[in-house]
Amino acid sequence: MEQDLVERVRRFNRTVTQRVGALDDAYLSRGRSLGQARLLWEIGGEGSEVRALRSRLGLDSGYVSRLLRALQADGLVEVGPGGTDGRVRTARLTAAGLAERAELDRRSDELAASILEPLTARQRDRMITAMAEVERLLVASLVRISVADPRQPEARQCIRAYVAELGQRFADGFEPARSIPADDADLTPPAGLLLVAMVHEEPVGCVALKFRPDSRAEVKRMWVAPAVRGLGLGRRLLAEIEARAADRGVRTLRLETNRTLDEAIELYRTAGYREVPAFNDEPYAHHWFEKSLDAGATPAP
Amino acid sequence: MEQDLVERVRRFNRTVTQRVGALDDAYLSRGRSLGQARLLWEIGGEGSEVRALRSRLGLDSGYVSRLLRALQADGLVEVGPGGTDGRVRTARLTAAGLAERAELDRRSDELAASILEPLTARQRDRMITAMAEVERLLVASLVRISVADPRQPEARQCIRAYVAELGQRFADGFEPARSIPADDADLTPPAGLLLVAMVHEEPVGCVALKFRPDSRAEVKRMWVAPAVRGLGLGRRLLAEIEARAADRGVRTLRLETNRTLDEAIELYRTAGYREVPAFNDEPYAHHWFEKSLDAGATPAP
DNA sequence: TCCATTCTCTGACTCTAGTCAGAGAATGGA
DNA sequence: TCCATTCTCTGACTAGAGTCAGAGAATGGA
Repeated sequence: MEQDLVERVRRFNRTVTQRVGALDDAYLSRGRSLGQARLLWEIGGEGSEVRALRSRLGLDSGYVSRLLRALQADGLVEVGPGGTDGRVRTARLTAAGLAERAELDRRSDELAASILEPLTARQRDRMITAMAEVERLLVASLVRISVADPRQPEARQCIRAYVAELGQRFADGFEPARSIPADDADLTPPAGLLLVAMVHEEPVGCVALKFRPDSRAEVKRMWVAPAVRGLGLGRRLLAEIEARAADRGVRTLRLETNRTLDEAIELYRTAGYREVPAFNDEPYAHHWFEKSLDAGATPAP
Repeated sequence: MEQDLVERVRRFNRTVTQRVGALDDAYLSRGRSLGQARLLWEIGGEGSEVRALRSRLGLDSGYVSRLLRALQADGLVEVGPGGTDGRVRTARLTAAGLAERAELDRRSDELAASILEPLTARQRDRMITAMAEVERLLVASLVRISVADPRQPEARQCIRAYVAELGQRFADGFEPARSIPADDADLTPPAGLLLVAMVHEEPVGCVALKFRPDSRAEVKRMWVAPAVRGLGLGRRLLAEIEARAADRGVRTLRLETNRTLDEAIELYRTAGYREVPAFNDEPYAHHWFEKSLDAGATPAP
């Protein structure tokens, strides 16, 4: 990586943390500790289970308990029995707690506004545009792709979103039962492989491989969350799964797709897949593609 | 301010602090506390006076002393007598300290690179461009303009930079002694007024006013640091000084300028100044401008 | 019904990041 | 020469942010 790019990023980090650090301190400036403020925020308007708070904030159970006790003493929070499970307790904001939270929100807004306030209208527009760009690309750089068990909740979430989207986009809906199946076992090694892309703790994309005899495999379940489209994630997933396939000795990749999925079709074409005659009778497919991994294979990123 | 803009800024802040916060933790990940690491960094390759460290980091003297003791115990720092003043002590990095500092630097580089690494070349370019834009505009929004005493060091620094720049740009140099004088007294109330623009602790621009009889005043010493040009700071300084002039009952502003100062001339024209015949015999001036503050005056920002 | 597990809470710690007061040496202007 | 000031350092203290171990209640599968 060129040093001047790195230098640029470090300068950006310095300036931004200085400016945005001041924003974070806003949470403090209320005689309340940062821990308490974060918890107050995280409980939210609806209340929240204590264990959920613990896992969302990544805090020790003893610590959370103590923070809740402090907020309770200030009359901002009530901790009571939750739902059906008698062990789980639920924290809820009192009226005073809600007011306090709204105040934190207001201050946060105010300080965000104070960044824009000294700028002219044109500068504001440019700032917002540039911020959105940085944020999108940061998200792109935060994506981590890894092998997942199709039974994991994140994997389930992806597959569900994938099916839902096909249902919306296909002219006459999508009924998984009518399609050639790719069930959990098919996507679990050694029969197949599922990759899930995560950003923060959210699954944002997936792709699967189903190994066939004869050094062949089929690409299935290519999906990218709407929020992160246009960031090249589809291409990264495809490159990653191709690399994994090559590692497993696969020499030919095949896939079929529906005519409504323009971005996917474009992706396959530009990634070196060529259209071939139908090699199966998938009822939802209109195009069949194939790519040889022997020569000119996309190297792993 | 529209709520969606504010929302945008807050989202940006969240994403960036999450990502960049991880960068800051890199300083920690060495079994050294953040305070120690910051100090190690601040001492620098050349060594530094303890009192300078204290003021640059804004820390309590006792605290700095203790941090230095800890670094000394680890063999990273030596604290010894400084220069002529026997009270002042100077901290210097040992070989081990320099190595440690280089390691922090390397890690910081590495983590900055890790942001760019997952991106394609085109995405990197866009990221760098957007980061530079956000940073520039953040700097613009950090600028604070206030009245300064011309004897203050920040004011001196501005005036010196102003004179130096004229010396470079004017065809045959600039000798303040030959110019119509505007000394400290002229720029101090009630005779005049000096505004200095600061960002962080750095002076980045100035403008002055010299009151005349007859509800008139002259604008002098308009200067903007090269690093922050193109951010509209000149216009802000001008608007601010006009507002101050109006408050003091000034009805007509006048100024003269040199033909090499294109941006300034353009600024004056677009800010409503119209060229008038020479009203003084300033040897370095080629253009004389005037603006009435009675009607259509630029409102204070 | 039993027993391992889960969830919450308390008590006893630790580490970091400070603040505050004051002592002692050096300095500099009256 | 004196005395207020400056600079550094030490001791004593505080608050925040957490960690760790274990107790007690509730749960759920064998």
